This record gives sequence, C-alpha cells and structure tokens, in this order.
Amino acid sequence: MARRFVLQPREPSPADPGLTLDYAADLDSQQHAAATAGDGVTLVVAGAGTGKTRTLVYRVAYLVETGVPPEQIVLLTFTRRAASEMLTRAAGLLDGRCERVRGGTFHAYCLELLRRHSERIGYPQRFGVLDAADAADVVDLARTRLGLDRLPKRFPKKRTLLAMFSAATNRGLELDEVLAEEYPQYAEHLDLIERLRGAYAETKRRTGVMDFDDLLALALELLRENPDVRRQVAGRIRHVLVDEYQDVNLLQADLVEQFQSVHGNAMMVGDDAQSIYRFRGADVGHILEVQKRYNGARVLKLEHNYRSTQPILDLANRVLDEAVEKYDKRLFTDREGGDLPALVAAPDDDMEARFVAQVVLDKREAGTDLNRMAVLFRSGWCSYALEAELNRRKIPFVKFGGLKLTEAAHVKDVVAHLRVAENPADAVAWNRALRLVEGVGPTTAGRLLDWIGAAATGGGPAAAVQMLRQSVDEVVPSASVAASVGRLVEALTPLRDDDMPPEEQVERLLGYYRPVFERVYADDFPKREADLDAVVALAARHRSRTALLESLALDPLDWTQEPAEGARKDEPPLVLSTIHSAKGLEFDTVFLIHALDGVLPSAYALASSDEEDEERRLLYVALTRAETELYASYPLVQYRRGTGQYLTEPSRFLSGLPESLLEPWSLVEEATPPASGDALPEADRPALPRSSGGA
DNA sequence: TGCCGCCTCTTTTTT
DNA sequence: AGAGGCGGCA
Repeated sequence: MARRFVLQPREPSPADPGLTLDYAADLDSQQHAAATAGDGVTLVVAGAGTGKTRTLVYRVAYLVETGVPPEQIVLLTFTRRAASEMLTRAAGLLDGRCERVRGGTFHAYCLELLRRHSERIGYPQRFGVLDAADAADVVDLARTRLGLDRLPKRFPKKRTLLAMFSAATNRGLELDEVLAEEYPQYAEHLDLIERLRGAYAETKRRTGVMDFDDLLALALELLRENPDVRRQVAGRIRHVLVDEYQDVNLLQADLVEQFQSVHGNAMMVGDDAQSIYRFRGADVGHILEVQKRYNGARVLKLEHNYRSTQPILDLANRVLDEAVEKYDKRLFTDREGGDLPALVAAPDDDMEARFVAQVVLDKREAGTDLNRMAVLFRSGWCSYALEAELNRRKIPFVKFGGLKLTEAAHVKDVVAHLRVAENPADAVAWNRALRLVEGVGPTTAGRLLDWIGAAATGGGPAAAVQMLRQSVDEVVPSASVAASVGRLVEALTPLRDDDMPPEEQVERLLGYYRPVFERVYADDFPKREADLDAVVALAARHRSRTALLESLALDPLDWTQEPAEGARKDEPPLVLSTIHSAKGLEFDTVFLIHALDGVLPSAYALASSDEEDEERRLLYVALTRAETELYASYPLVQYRRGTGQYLTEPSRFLSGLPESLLEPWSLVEEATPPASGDALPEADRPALPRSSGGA
C-alpha cells in the first residue's frame, strides 16, 4: 500500500526580503490574496475587467520568487494570443526569470505531451494534426472505405457528422445521447453514424493523424492508462494555472485534474458570466463544481472593476440582468463619469463603416493610438464593408477570427505536400496533393491511395514513396498522367531530408507547386501569391518541418499580414475581431458593429433559452472590453441574395433599453463639405462627410 | 474518367 | 459569396 506523507507548507513570510516585487502595493487586497495564495487548489472567480490577467501574471511571478522552478509552472489558456500575452507580461515583470514558464493552449500543450509519448498510444512519432477541413476530408475517406458511396437521403453532412463526434468526445457522452439531445432528426441513422464514427477513428489511426479533439482525448487517455507517464508528467507540474476556466469542457477539466495529481496545486481563474464556448462542449458546470471535484478548494473573488467607466458597466450589468439564468454579479468601478454608450442607427452597412472609420480617425487625431481601439462583431463576415472602407482610407488594421489564412485553399495545398514529406502514411495529405495533378480525379487518387496505404503499412512509411514510383503505371489511366504523378513524387523526394531547413523545403516545393497553382487558380492566383511568400517567411522562423507544421495546424500567431498600402510604417494597427477572439482583451474605445437581431443573437442560436443566454453573455463580453468609449451600431437595411434589400431590427438585447443607459444616435449626411469651424448639426451627432471612395 | 458549368444552399463562434 | 452536388460532354 502506497503511503502519503503530508509535508507542512513552507509559508514565505509576507516580509520575505527575497521578494523583489511589492505585491501588496501593486495589487488590491483581493488580487493580492489570489496572487499569493498558498498551495492547494484555488478557484478565483473574477468579473470582467477586475485585473484577472494582472493577478495571474503576479501569481506566476510570486511562485517563481518563492522558489518554484519556472519550468515547473504550467499556464494554460484557450488561445495562443492569450498565452503569449500572459507569458510576455510575466517575463517582463521579473526580467527574464519567468521566461521558462511552460504554457500555451490546452491543445498545444497536449500535442507536446503526445509527441513525446506517441508510442504509448499507438501513434507514429510524426503524426499530423488535422484542422476542421482536413477532418472533413478524412470523413470522406472513411466513408469510401466503408463502401458507402450512396448515403440515405436526409443524412447529416460531414460537417454535421464531425460536430456530433466532437460533442460526444468533448462532453463525454455516447453518440445516441448527443443525437437525442441535439439532432433528433437524425436519430434514425444512429447505427450508420456510429459506424462512420468508428471508420473515421480507424482511418485517422491508420494514417497517423489526429484531429483537435484527439489532442485532448488521447492526452487524457495517455495519462489515465499509463500511471508511469502520468507520474512523470504531473511530477514536473508543481503548479498548474488555468485562465478562462468557465470555458473548459469535460476533457479539459479532467486534464487539469491529471496535471495537478502529483503536487495538488492548481489555480483556476474564470467568470461564469463570460462563458461563450458552449457550442464546443464548454460547460459552466465545471467552474461551478470546482469545490466538489477538489475537496477543500478555496474560492477567492475579484469584484473591483478597473477597466470601464460606470456608464459602460451600467449597460453591461443591465444586459446580464435580463438573462433567463440569473447571475449574481454586479461589477463596480471607481471610474465615475464618462460618456453614455451610444446605439448608432446607420442607414446601411456602408454608412456604418464610414461612421466607424470617421470616429477612428478623429480619435487618432486626438491622440488615441489605433491599437487602443477595437471593432468587434459576431461573425467574420460582419466586417467586410468596414474592411473595404478602412482600405480606402488607408487605416491599417489586423483582423482576428473569421476565416484564417491557413484555411485558404492554396496554403492548404502547400501544407499538404509538406505533410506527405513528414508522414507518407498521411492519406488526406496525399489525396490533396494527388488531386492537384492534372488528370487525377477522385477515382485515380483513390487507387493511388490504396497503393500508398499498402506500402506504408507493409514496408514502413519510407517505402511508400518508392513503391508509388514503381506502381504508378499500373494504376493511372494514361502515360501522361503517370508522368505527372511521377513529377509530384520527384518533387517530394528531396523534401524527405529532415536536415534541410524548412524554408528551403518550402522554396523547393514551390518550384513544383507554382505552375500547378497558376493552373488551378487561373482566375485569381496573383491575389493569392502573397500568401505563398508568407509561408516561406513563416518557415524561416521554424527549426524543423515538424515545428512548422504544428504551428500551421494550431494557427500561427506570427502570421503577419502586411500593412495596408500607404499606412504609416510601424503604426500599431486598429483591431478588428470577432467577440470570441477578443476574450480577455481590453481597449480604450470599442465599436460593436452589426448589433442586429439575427446576428447577435445569431438566428441559429434561438432554439432554446440556454442558447439565447449564451448570445447575451457574448454581448456582455463585447461591452465589457471597453474602457472609456463604447459605440454599438447597426445598419437599418441589409441585403441578401434572393431576398434583396430588407429592413433590420437592432439586437433584442439592446433595443428598448432606457436612454439613460444607451443613447440613441442617428447618422445624418452633410449636404456640403464642411467649412472649417462649422458647428455639427447637433452637438453630439457627427455628420458624415461625402464619401471619398464611392460606395 | 475527368472537367466544366449550372444549380442550390447555407451562413455563427475556435482549437 | 463560396462550396458542394449533379448532369452533360470530351
């Protein structure tokens, strides 16, 4: 029987002369209590703008100062941006001593673990990582493999299938429970869906790839089924800190439990009012039940808001008040005064864009840096009109969320070729590369894949390329197609050299791919060209092909967009972001655009009051990003193909609020360009100058 | 078999 | 707007 010997905690005295930071002076009393909390499990319930990040950063510094080796601290977050921001801030506090703190997203951290112990779960060391689009392709491969050429009518599409699989995995449910709960219309196909799920899993394993959910699920399996690995991994985690804990799903909550299982030190920070990831299996229940899961966990609160003015908080509090599910949350601030938030009705989205651009320029003129302002929206497409307007006015901006560059077809093409070099068993990558060969369609590609698969399992991955070269003639319809496939193989062969620097691999690959690229994207390849150079640049920043591919799979942070032409050099750009991607950030001025019913709340999220509440929290998150100025705006008309122009309604969460909370503005177009010194039509109603760029 | 053009549909949010 | 499905043609 193993025995547990309990060591008394070694409490550093508050006056410990070894501490270089003055924690008591830099933090308020609640923040101080959290940052300097003793060992064990601590839940910090922190409202919006209460200095959560600051507190975590000081916590890290405190641990390091009190003798915890930085590399034994693990700081987990949900986005790479949050991770890097926090690690950078911590590093800045104790000049470099915090640099070796481990951390990143759950997915990235799990990937690292799996890479190190892949043999324990039956994966090759060089397994690949699938994004959502790749995963959809694997579903197709799995389907073909099951011999299911024809699916029943009214059968879920692959995107829906993946969502079902994901819900089951992330929430620890059986497929039939997910179907009954969320997809009753497909319940009759349970058997077939189940078979597809099995084939999907089998295909991933056979071809050595994992999807995002696998990163979490397999890491958990690795730790649970290999006590020695768990002891080794958790033994090196003296403290685990988790930000945005309200957004963990079951797998992530379980992983945290594993990570702290040796030392028993965990700090979870979160705000149940800001839970916005239910759609991917997050469950506020986990933050609410921390005390149940960890007997004796202490609970601390941060309630003092330092970010926003009172009028902004009043509005945010009001929005939350009307949730069906009540929150015991009222933020208070010392920042008295400040302007009322505005609800701006714009005639159409072009005028809305001009309004935002104009206020942004005015504020920049008045001394607010562009990157202290942000434009937030519900979905990626909401900012299209604004992006055009910002380009016209040469205002530099970066956009977070929405479509990613790594999802662009031509970037995925390049990545697919690299993945084949990395892991010749990777059938999805092969498939993509083969389909780009002129004359190769689904059928030919399928036959070639069978050859490759046989070679990869039989003679090992290295044999695959060799085998393919010999077999091409037998499988391919014509000699010219065989020659084309041969050229692909010739292009890939030198890339298998692992010592070749990644940028050289990409450069060489582009020698093969460029002609293909110009043929496949004949109508618009010049516009796409810059992205290929960006891949080369990204490759130059990575040590190995493996590292490059990981970075590409998990959304590279340092994938820089070039600044708009004519932009001031080095001026930090205006931030455009989905609300989801803006979580945890703060800005002097926030514009919430397209605050429309059907957009926020999304028309797809109105089936239940739970879903509507999540949309409401999303609005709450958006509003509480603002420090001093807040503008919510919406266009009065929208266009939709088919329907044409139609009238809109402002967000149900914002319409009907008293003018003492949210001041209605309307936009009026000035008839003539203003002479200098002219008064505005009304003091607080900015007029729009005539559009300079045309609509 | 593969390619092309025409059709419709559907449109969150992220790792 | 863009993707995916389908039918007809080379």
